[in-house]
Amino acid sequence: MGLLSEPATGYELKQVFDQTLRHFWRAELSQIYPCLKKLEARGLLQSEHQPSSRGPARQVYRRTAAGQRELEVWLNSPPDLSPPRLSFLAQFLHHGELGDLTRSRRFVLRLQEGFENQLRAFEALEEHWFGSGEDLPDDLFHGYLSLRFGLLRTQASLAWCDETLAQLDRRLAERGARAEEDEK
Amino acid sequence: MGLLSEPATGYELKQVFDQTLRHFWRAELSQIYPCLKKLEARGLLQSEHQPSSRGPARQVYRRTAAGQRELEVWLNSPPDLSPPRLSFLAQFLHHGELGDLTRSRRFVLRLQEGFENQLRAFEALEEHWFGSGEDLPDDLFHGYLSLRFGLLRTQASLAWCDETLAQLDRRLAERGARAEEDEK
DNA sequence: GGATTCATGTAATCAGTTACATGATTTC
DNA sequence: GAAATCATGTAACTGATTACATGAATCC
Repeated sequence: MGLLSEPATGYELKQVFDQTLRHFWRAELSQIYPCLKKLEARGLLQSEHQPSSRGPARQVYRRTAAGQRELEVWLNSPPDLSPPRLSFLAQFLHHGELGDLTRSRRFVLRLQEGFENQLRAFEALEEHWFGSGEDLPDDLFHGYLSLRFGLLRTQASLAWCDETLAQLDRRLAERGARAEEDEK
Repeated sequence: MGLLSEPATGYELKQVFDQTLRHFWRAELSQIYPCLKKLEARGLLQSEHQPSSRGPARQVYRRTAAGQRELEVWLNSPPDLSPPRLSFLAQFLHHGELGDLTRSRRFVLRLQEGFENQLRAFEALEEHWFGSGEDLPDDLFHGYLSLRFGLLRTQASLAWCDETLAQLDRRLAERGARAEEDEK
């Protein structure tokens, strides 16, 4: 609903998800199309069949007055902060079972790589949409701040990787030292 | 599977979720029980019916050798970094539609409150399980680092709240100033 | 002629939540 | 006697993913 500030087709919404929201929301076409129909059936959206000059006909959706009201109700509702499941953290948590810290080390290196890619993607988005971040027009203001959220969190994740690698290396060094002593 | 390093009942697993994993994974009993049965049907777990001295009989599950192997395969599989959906960010992103920054401000204050509660919960857990964080026994090491992850991310979220409130206030001040000028 | 993009959808399946249902034991 | 805790589950529903299916227009 939020994305339909301008009328759009399901296909176009998908592109918005892929190009600008992918750091905190993704959606497949197979979810978008049925969802749009459902919202139309509830009277929150209204669609129009438009034959297109190039390519197949497009189904263009726009909000109804009722849809606008529902959206505003949602925007004013309290935020849900229940933490999402992080499977990689669950994996890491049980890495103790493997009894081999070098595995954990490799795992964290992969995480680090992933977070660095995310960070670069954020920076590219920031560059593309917002430049320096100063004097933003109203319609970009919230988008910029949402991006900042992702950026700060990813930086924190990278800081964790550094901290964790340091701790792992310290443990591994202690092990190594103890093993050498045992040999004597 | 990961939680069954020691044999346990579904009820006990639920308590682990609630008491120590709630910052990145939650599960309801109505999910846990069928899941345990499914894993047993797949031969990854094995259960034993134990009449209990106090209260109803308990169904105690333990990993089988096959279950142990599957677990290790999962632990060694690459991390999934696809970002989870954050509904509160989606809300904030579209707050521009409301045309009233004081609403956004109130929203961010609520977020801040929520994150502060999270932070306090983390600190309580840290205190309870790990004390200073120095010289941890092997079985607490990964748990401690997982907690650190949540802590660092929540701190980053709070930093975002501060930054965002400052930006909102700056905008609101500019608006106010401009409105006053218009009055003259 | 072949690949890519535009454009729409359905079906099967999986994961997870909410609500419902039961009942013993312990604590106050 | 009432409330809380221990203990197990089922049913209905919702949300989301994967795979399947179709077909025109454009670009190389």
